[in-house]
Amino acid sequence: MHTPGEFVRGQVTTVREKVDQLAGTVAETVAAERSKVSATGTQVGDFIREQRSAARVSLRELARLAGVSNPYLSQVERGLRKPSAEILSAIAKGLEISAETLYEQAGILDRRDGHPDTVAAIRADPLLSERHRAVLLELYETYVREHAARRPTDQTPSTPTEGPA
Amino acid sequence: MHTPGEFVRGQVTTVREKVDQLAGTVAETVAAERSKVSATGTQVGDFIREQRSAARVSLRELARLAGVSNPYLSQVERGLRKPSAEILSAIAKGLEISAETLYEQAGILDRRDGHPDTVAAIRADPLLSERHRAVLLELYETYVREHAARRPTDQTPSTPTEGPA
DNA sequence: CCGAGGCGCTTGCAACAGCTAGCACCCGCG
DNA sequence: CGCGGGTGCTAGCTGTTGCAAGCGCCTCGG
Repeated sequence: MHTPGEFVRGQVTTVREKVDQLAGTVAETVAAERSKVSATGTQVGDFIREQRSAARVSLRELARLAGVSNPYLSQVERGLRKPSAEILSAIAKGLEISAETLYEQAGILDRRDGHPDTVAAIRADPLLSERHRAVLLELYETYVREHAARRPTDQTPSTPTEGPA
Repeated sequence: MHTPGEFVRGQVTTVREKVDQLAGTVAETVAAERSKVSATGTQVGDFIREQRSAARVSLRELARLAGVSNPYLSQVERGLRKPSAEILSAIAKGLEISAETLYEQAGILDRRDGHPDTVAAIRADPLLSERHRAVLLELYETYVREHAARRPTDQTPSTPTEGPA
């Protein structure tokens, strides 16, 4: 719906904006929750494009893989369109990533860990032996610590906790 | 931090003290909640309605809690409309169930599609430097290949995806 | 007896998701 | 130079989402 948080992020600049009139107090709080949620997912398109170029796949190719049209995928990547969950799922399949990852990026799934889900992904990966899993986790932790030490001002990117209203 | 159950209960009980204790089917409905029927073909609407009546919340009340209109929720529950992920998420919040559960019911989240998002997670992880990212990906690929070689019964997964060459 | 107010549902409408067709730009090849 | 083919983006359309009004039903309370 017309969440106020969307234009707060300002990236989209759609031609029209609309002021919501909320009746009930309960509805207000809920709407606030929702706006926060959708604000988190401002950059799904960026994430998709990132993943796509990282995988060296052309826009048209991914569109075909995901079963969507190329123009639409283009618009999705640039944030002009807000893809439905189905489309998101299809895109995730095309990118060979889990739908959950995309949903988290889209802000419609709360992150279950403070950690980026790399750890969860490694833990859940059935293609790894226990030993290898352990090695990867260990290595990952080391890298993260190193990175954090290098940039102590870095904050966790999830839950920006912005309060527009 | 997340809205606890007392919120909904409070709302419900304050508005509706006169909610008569119906004949003891309550325990059964609660049990139904726990069972969480795993039929994938189940309509989301049915599931939502199930959960709603189990929580003894009226359609309008849930609509208010979820921040959607009551007619729309009605149509969703009867399967006439296919709610978007945002709405689904909002409804899940209103029902105090996890969004994942609803997504599964909606068929837009495959039951734990395991491995593929490890690569994406590593690629997307903001806590890694590019070099470390490359190392992890390389190592992961190696491990996966090794694992696959050890178990030839496994049908070839989509390992050759990224090919950082 | 009848208005107030709860319930769920049906009806029309605004907005948007997503597609098909076509554009502009860049390459390699004859 | 011209042409086929690659990239991504713009324009116009259709179907659906999601909402505001309004209906019929039932229960209170005056």
